[in-house]
Amino acid sequence: MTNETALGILPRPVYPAGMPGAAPSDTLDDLLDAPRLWFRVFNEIGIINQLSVAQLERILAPHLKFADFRVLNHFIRLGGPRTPVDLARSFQVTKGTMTHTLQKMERLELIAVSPHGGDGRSKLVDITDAGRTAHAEALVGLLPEMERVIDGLDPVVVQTLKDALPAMVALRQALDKARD
Amino acid sequence: MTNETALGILPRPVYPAGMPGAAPSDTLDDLLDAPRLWFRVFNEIGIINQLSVAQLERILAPHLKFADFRVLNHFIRLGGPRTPVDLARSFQVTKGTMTHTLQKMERLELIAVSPHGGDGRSKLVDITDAGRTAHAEALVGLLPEMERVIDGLDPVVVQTLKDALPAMVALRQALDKARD
DNA sequence: CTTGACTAGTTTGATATCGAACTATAATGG
DNA sequence: CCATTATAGTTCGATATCAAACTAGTCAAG
Repeated sequence: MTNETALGILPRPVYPAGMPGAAPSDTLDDLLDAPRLWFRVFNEIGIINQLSVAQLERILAPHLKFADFRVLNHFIRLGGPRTPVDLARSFQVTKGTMTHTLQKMERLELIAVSPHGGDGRSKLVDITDAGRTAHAEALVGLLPEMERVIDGLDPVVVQTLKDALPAMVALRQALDKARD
Repeated sequence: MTNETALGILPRPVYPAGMPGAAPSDTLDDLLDAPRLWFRVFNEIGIINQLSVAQLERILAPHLKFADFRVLNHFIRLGGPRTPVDLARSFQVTKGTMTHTLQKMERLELIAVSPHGGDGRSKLVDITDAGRTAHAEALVGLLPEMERVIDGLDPVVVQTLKDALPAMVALRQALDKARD
C-alpha cells in the first residue's frame, strides 16, 4: 500500500520560472518547497477522500452511493423540503446530476417529490420515512467504523486534525472564491 | 456558494446508542460531539478535493483529466518505466480503470507501451516527450492558480495546514489499514 | 512434466458525473 | 401586453470508474 500518488512531490528542476505572489523575504528554498508542500497537502486530501468515500459506500446498502447518502444526510440535518436546484448548489453538482440522483432516490422511495406551489418550473423534494430509516441504518454501520479508524490514531494526530478544521474551512472558501 | 454539504453536522437526537471505543473518561458531550467533528473534517476534505480537482481540470487541456495528469506526474516524479498494475496500485484504482486510462494516453501519445521482457503477461509503460511537454504545460497553468488561492489565505491558515500534513498522512494510513 | 494457484491485463455492463442543448415557466422592461 | 432574459428541470452524448468475468502467462509442488 505505497499510496504515493496524485499530485506528488515535484523534482526541483521541473519548475517553470517565476513564482508569482512570493514575498521578497522568501528564501529560494521556500520558493521551491512551497508548491511541493501544497501538492502534498492536496494529494493527501485526495487520498483521504477516496478512501473515506469508498469505506462509506462499502457500509451502505449496495444500491446506495455516497451521493444518495449526502442527500439523505442533508435532509436529516437541515430539514426539508428543498428544490432540486438548491440541493445541486449545496453539493456543487450540476442540475443534470441532481436530476439523476433524485430520480433514482424517488424510485427507491427514499424521497418524495411534489409540485412547488406558485412556481410551475420547480419541484419540492423531501425525505420519506424510508429515507430516514435508510439514513439511520447507514449511521449505525458508519459510526463504529469511524471509531475503529480513530482509535488507531495517535491522540496528537486527532487533536491536530480537529484543530486544523477551521483552516480547512478557510482553504475550501478560498478555493470556492477562486472558482470565478 | 453555501457549500454546506456531504457528511455534515449531525443533530444529536439521531445518534444510535452505544459509541464503541469511547474511553471512560470522555464526557457525554465529547461522545456526542466526536462524530460530528469527524463528519465535518471528512466533509471539508471532500469539498476541498472536489474543488481542487475541478480547478485542475479547468486548467488542463480539455481531453486531459485528473487521472491522466496523475499518471504524467508520477512518471515525472519517480521516473519510468512502470507496469500498469503498479500504477493502478499507486493510485488505488482498479486494473480495468488503469487499462482504460493508459489506452487513452497511448492514443494521445503521452505514454509509450512496450513488452515486459521476461514476463509475457506484463507490459512496461513510460512517459514520452509529448507527455513531458503536456505535464510541463499543465504546471505552468497550475502553479499561478495555486499561488492565487494561497495568497488569499491568512498566513496562520497556511501554517496550520502545513503543520497538519503529517496528521493527514497518519489519517490516510489509518484509513488504508482499516480497508481490510 | 503437469496440475493448481496466482498474477497481469482486458473486456463488459452498470452507474455517476459533466457540459451542452432543450423545454417550460417566470420575471422584467419597454 | 409583449419581447427579452433568466431560471428550473430534463435529456443526451461522452467519459471515468467499478466489480466481476475472462484470457493468458508464471510459478510452485508433487
